[in-house]
Amino acid sequence: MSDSWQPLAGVPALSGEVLAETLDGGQAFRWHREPDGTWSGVWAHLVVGLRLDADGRIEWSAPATNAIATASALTTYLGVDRDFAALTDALPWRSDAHLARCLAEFRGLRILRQPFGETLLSFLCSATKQIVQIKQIVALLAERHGAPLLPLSTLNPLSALRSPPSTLSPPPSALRPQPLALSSPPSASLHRLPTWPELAEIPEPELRACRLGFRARYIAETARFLAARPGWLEETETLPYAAAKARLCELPGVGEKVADCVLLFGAGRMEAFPVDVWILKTLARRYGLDGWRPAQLAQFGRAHFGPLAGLAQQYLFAWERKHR
DNA sequence: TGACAGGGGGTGT
DNA sequence: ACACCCCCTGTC
Repeated sequence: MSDSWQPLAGVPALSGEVLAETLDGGQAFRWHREPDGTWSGVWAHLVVGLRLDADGRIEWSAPATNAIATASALTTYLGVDRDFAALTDALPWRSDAHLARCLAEFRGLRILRQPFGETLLSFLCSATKQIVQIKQIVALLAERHGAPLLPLSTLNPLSALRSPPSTLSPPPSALRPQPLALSSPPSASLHRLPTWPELAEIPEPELRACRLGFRARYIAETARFLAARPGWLEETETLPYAAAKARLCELPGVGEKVADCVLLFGAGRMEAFPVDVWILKTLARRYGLDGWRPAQLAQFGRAHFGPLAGLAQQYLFAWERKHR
């Protein structure tokens, strides 16, 4: 059983910065950069390593037991079947100088296609939280309440992917028995995120203990809502954008912004145009839309950027974060 | 080193 | 508009 790296055909070359922005720029919260620069990530029941070769092409690795399933799942996850170069070319960059600048700076940026339910869970955790904090919450949820993914075997080929992150983090303090807990101890196994049926069984205080704060109630209530309606989530994923968004907004803790994130990053709906504080700043500063309300900005986004507004949004978002 | 404010990628009332 | 809950971060 060897942990071999394989080229991923079908994705154009990209820079390390753009790969980082794609995996760890606010779409997904379970990617971790190893000291050697490779990325390890978990979604559904899969653990995957990603890195770039000298030409900027993606290479991947996975435990031999999962290799075949991973190859297929990775195609979906990274949208390998979607021609992002053509999609970005269809955006109105010819008449929008700022968009043109964003596209050029983050060439190769992709929208992920994550599992729908996991995306919903992730973004229910996200309200007024920064990426670092969201990643911590999600890690705790998985560690404490998600099914283990891999045997504890020390021969596990991915053990190298999980080496403790570098020396930047201070040693645990005796006064804080649970510092950050971002890196799992060497003997721990990886866990998947709890499913919605599993979440429905978790008492709210235990959710709160995962640093969720007031978001714990949203998750508990959403879990109960979904448990009472089998098939509701799966059906929602198949509905047209507007109908799917309206349904998601019925869930406690899901407003327009979260619904749009779930549809964009968890269902491939490029019409979705999440308006968060970064987009608010960008549209105010670069597009002169100071004082507009989020709902108005979302309307502007769809009108100005068209049916792929969500893709444009991700470029604007990346640019604003970098140049804040 | 260790406290102490400030504010955070929203939602609901 | 403001509370919600709590933790990361910068600062002294």
